[in-house]
Amino acid sequence: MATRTDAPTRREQILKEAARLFAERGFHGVGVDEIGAAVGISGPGLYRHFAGKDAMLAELLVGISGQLLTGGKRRLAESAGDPEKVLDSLIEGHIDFALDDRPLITLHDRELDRLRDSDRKLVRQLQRQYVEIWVGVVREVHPELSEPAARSAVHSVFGLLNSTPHLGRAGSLPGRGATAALLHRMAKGAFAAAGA
Amino acid sequence: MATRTDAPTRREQILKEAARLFAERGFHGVGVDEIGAAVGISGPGLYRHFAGKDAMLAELLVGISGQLLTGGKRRLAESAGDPEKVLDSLIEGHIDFALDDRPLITLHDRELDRLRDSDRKLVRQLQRQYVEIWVGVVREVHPELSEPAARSAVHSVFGLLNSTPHLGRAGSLPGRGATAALLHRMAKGAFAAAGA
DNA sequence: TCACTTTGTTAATGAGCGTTAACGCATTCC
DNA sequence: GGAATGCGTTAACGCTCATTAACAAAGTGA
Repeated sequence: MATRTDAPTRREQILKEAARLFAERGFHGVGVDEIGAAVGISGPGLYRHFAGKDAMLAELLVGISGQLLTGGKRRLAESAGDPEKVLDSLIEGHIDFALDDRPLITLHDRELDRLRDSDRKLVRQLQRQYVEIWVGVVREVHPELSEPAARSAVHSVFGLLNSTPHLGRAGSLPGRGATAALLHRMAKGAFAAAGA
Repeated sequence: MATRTDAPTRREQILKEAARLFAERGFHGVGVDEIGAAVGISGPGLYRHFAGKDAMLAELLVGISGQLLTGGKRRLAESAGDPEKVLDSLIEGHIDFALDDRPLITLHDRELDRLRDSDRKLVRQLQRQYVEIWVGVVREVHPELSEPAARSAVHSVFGLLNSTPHLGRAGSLPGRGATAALLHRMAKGAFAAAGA
């Protein structure tokens, strides 16, 4: 795991702030001037780094989907042959993502329709592949589940894990570790109960 | 249960179409002309029925929260004394809502920030009461859960149940009954697993 | 019949906002 | 030193869109 120590590039600053603002108030609810102000420059100054507002959203969503998929593939390979372990690893990875990048997880299922056709197709394809990894693993752990049932179950567990933005900003949470553990148990319990 | 047989009023038509459009493309992504067109009148014609676009969203969100809370209270009273039964009833009611009114369930946690302060406070208060009903019942069924843990668990199960908009529009679903049953099992499994 | 309300219409207004133009100023690189 | 490039700025353009104005027509009721 390569940890970054160098300062974030301007592009990265912009993406981070844009993600936060988009998640808070929606893509259409945020102006370019606001995004610029969040990184200390003017609105039009953003156009030195991105082709437009759409391009920021596109890069964010493609990036998220790609990261999730890449992580999923890696975890699948790492624990190949032990489905239980793979499933635990997938759940853990998704929880880390949901807890550490709440704005992104929010965007991920909220602003997809604002993308150009080609970008949206790409994101959908990445999402689909990610889902299919989960479906395959879930069916190995719970063979009694039909494929459609498993797919529904996976989407529902995503809903469960992606609920982190609703979990009270800071104070009310019983600590990151405890929350992660709770979500993990619930996800496993939900899958187990899915097979009747 | 009073079933309506009379034709929907114009106001109701507008609210229904507005809900669908807002859910599809976001509050800011929909113009008043579109909403008008969806019910066969012009955009400005809407102003005979609502004070503005904001008022439509407000009425939708307050209505949803109110319905959920009312239903929750009723179910709590109906099966008072039998927490297991109350929890089943709450889950069933929420699933019915999530399956029958997908656009509303989408709006419910997506567009809350677009409301005027007073409306947002009202909606938040209704939501909070609804959550508290669930938290109380869940802690009766699973006394080993601390209150914060139970509250997190409830929010997460809402995320699970509210995942219905992601569950493939029509063809891929294994039928409404089967989907409802699956969601119900998963919700119960998640709660059970929440208490370690 | 005649006023009044209800429910529409189209045209105009005015604000917001994404984007582009035109320009300035360091830094870098022959 | 001087051209090129990177990264900002402010001003202006043009479009979208919520809202309002002004007007019309159909029902309703005394």
